[in-house]
Amino acid sequence: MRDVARAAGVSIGTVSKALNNAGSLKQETRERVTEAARSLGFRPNDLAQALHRGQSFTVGLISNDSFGRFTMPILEGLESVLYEERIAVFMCNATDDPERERQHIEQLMGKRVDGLVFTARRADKRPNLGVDLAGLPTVFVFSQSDDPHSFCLLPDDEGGAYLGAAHLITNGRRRIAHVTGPERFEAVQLRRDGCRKALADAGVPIRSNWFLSGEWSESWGRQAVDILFDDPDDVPDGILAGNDQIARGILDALRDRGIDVPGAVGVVGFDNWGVMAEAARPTLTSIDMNLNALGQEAGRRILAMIGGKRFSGVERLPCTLVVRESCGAKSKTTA
Amino acid sequence: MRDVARAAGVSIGTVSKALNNAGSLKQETRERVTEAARSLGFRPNDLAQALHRGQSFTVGLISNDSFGRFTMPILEGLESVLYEERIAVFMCNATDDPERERQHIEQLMGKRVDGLVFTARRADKRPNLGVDLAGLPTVFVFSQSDDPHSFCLLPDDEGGAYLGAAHLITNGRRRIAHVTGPERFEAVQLRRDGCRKALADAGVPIRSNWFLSGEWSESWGRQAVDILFDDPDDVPDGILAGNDQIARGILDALRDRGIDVPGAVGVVGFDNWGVMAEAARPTLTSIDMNLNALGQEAGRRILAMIGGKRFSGVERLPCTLVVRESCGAKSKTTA
DNA sequence: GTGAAAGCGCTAACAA
DNA sequence: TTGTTAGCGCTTTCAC
Repeated sequence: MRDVARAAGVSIGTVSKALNNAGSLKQETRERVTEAARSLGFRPNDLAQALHRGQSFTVGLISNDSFGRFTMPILEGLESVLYEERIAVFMCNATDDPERERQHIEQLMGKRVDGLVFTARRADKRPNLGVDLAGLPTVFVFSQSDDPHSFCLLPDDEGGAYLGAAHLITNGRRRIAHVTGPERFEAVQLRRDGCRKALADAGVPIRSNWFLSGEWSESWGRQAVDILFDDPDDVPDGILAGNDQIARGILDALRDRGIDVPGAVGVVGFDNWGVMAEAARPTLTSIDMNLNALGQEAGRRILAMIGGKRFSGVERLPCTLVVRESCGAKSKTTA
Repeated sequence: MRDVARAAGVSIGTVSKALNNAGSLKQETRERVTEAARSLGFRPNDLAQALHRGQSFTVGLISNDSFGRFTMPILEGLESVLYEERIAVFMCNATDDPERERQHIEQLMGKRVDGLVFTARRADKRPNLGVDLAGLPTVFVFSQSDDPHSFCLLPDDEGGAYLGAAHLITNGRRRIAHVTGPERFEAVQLRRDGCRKALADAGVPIRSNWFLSGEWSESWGRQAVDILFDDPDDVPDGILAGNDQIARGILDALRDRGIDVPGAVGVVGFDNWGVMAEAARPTLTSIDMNLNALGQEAGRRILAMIGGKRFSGVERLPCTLVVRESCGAKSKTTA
């Protein structure tokens, strides 16, 4: 900066004003300074600026998902929104270790981040680590905190499952099963509730023995088919899966049994995981949690919080139905 | 810091020394300061420190993979290594847009990152954007630069494919096919070379019409089986797939045809993509590119470069064979 | 063994 | 309209 001032023949304060489009300066001076800066390849030092202004233009993202499949779209959405405001994102992997998480938070606070975003493998409660965040803007995405004062952004699992079940019903299915993941996940419970509700609202009978809970795997999906289709006289004609892997397993097992999809049975997945859904035979209709949008919203909220706003409680963003072939409906996307 | 100095009844310089275990201080003073800092919840400001020292303890990672499946393990490895040295990682998504990439670099340089890591969807050449990195430590992981002076870290695709083909041969296969992705990928060519070499080294005949190039998809894998098994009197007994999706497609198609795997045909995949390989029937033996290790190595190199070392050229890290059921061998992992 | 002070690069308030 | 200057919070050299 000193060099630029010298080259442009002005004071150092003037350079600052010129480069920040601040204060009042003669147009000619402004240009002269800008030109000098450019030709010297001058790049202002954000650290110094941050030190002075007390704002670092950085945000930390702490994940315990080891940066998995769910974290990525969230990060992507978050980054894209923050980038527009010239804020950069620190990525930290806490690998489910509370101590490591604490250290990461310490490190980020040392770096004077303007905000903190927490995310996780699954949207389950996360114990409050005794770190004093000192009023630092914080949002939990796809993740929840113990602390009722904190702000959590989640997909509307219940609504998503409702959409999926309703889609099955719309396409003429009346004997609907639900094959999902481990009971301990809140998402499992919410999705089941959504499914039940859709059936109830449509006057479709609910068969409790067709609501199966297992693992988030293809192999569980296959097993579930063995259970559901054990008695050939009493089989479902529509299945809502708890995720796309389960759905894929279901599809494969039905295929093995020579059961036509979507002819005899309609299947809907959850997650809308591209590679999985597109490669399935038939291609899989699925519920999209819109994680990218969730990440974007997290970004907007953090920005608002940095601007002084406060949020708390849990907010849920809508899921979307992505129609492919496994239900026999015309292909489209609906909310 | 001023507050700590006051509380401990010492000068501000003494606080700095005490907290950094630097200089020579009476043990008692050191403790008194440390205690005061703790009780005041004092956290040193890294920005000020960085400003003074000219080192920010940050590194930028620029991806054009939209943070996809390959970026994640790399990021994970990188972050874990850098974290040990108290260096935090900025994540930037360039989404294949050179202009955006340039802006990200500008932003990161403004933040005075100590190093830059580039990564990409696939290990293909990346044009040099005309940004002057001013000698900033830079490494390309799973990605290459035009500039011969730059340093690139890649998986040994050729060696990996060699491993896979050799494994087929070891397990008694002599009629080996290779089904891979689009010709334009360097990885496709390297893997094919590796496959060829393994066959040649073992004196196994190479059937050019069994070397098939298509897409990186399950559906292409299925199609390829239709081609390879068209003439029932002349079919392969071992297939090396270019990636796990293709392998999965192959497995499904063979299953549909009632061809036993690994009995009649052995299949080896590439990528060792957990969800894909584990869910396959039979589970898929695959080549692992060890991307996490690649990320770790990138971290170590960046650290060395920050320490003054220079590297250039292309280095390739070995792939690993992960044995599951699709080849009929006992389960194990070998380099 | 400890304190004082200069300075990292920048901004903002105040003078000129 | 422009220059001067006092810090932002820290490290480090040099006195004491």
